[in-house]
Amino acid sequence: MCQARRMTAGGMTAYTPAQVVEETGLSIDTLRYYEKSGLLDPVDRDAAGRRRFTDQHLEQLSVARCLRESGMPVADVARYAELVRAGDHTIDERVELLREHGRRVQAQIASLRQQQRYIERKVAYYQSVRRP
Amino acid sequence: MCQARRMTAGGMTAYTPAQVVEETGLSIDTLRYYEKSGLLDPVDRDAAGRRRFTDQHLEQLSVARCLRESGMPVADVARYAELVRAGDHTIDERVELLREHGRRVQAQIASLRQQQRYIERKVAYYQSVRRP
DNA sequence: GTCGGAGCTGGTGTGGGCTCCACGTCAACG
DNA sequence: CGTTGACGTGGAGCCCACACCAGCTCCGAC
Repeated sequence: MCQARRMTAGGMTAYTPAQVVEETGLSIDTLRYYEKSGLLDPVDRDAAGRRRFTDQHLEQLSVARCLRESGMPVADVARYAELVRAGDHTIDERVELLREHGRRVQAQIASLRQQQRYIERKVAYYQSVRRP
Repeated sequence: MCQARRMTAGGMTAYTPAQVVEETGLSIDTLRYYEKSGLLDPVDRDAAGRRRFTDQHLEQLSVARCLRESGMPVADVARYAELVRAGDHTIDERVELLREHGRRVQAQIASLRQQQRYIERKVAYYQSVRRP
């Protein structure tokens, strides 16, 4: 998880929903939801109307998954995706967005650490009063 | 936050809802919700039916807050409180519960760290391609 | 007394992020 | 061909942890 995707060097760059589910671990419903929410570039369909995802999409999903798992709201991930689509002149804004999120993640880590110490102290206390 | 409460040494050990709100930072609705959900020992009422919280309750709320903030579901916190009420013979079970939660917290921290590194890499990348 | 404000109960609403459902279509298999 | 199974769409439902509300009671200050 949270790995930069190795791009497929060769040819076949279209994936069925099932393949994407397999690859990303996201459910198909989530995939559709993400598409509708603008986390993905438009996904085009084959003759029968079925989605054909590209390597691009997999990359976007990998970013999205990382941001989501670290607690960024879907709307913000969508905003980020939108910035990417908008072109290079949004790079500063993207950096700002990521940095701010990074700060929140940092704070969350710090908070969790404190909570963990508290838990450890509690456990230690119980150990000390445990009947022999 | 996440601090073991200093017990009031002296006498007055009854708190109004407002005082508890003040002390814990929880909303009164949350307080009621926690009471109903069994995170607290029964709270008794004064003649007029108003809650009188004790130091006990404040202590429980401090634990509850820590567990909640580190992501433990309300139901599990209630389970823990129930074990405490059940007496000393549940200490092993409490330790087990806390340890397991501790492991989850640990995992969450690790995951967040990875995500943060990912974000940092992304930022660094953007820095490197920024137009001069 | 009367008024403001804190509390009470019981019930309903909210928001985010999925998740499930009904129903329809199409391609492929045997 | 018929059936199966993957997908499609639109919309409803769900879960959690509160937040909010109506309508009432009580206490203390003025």
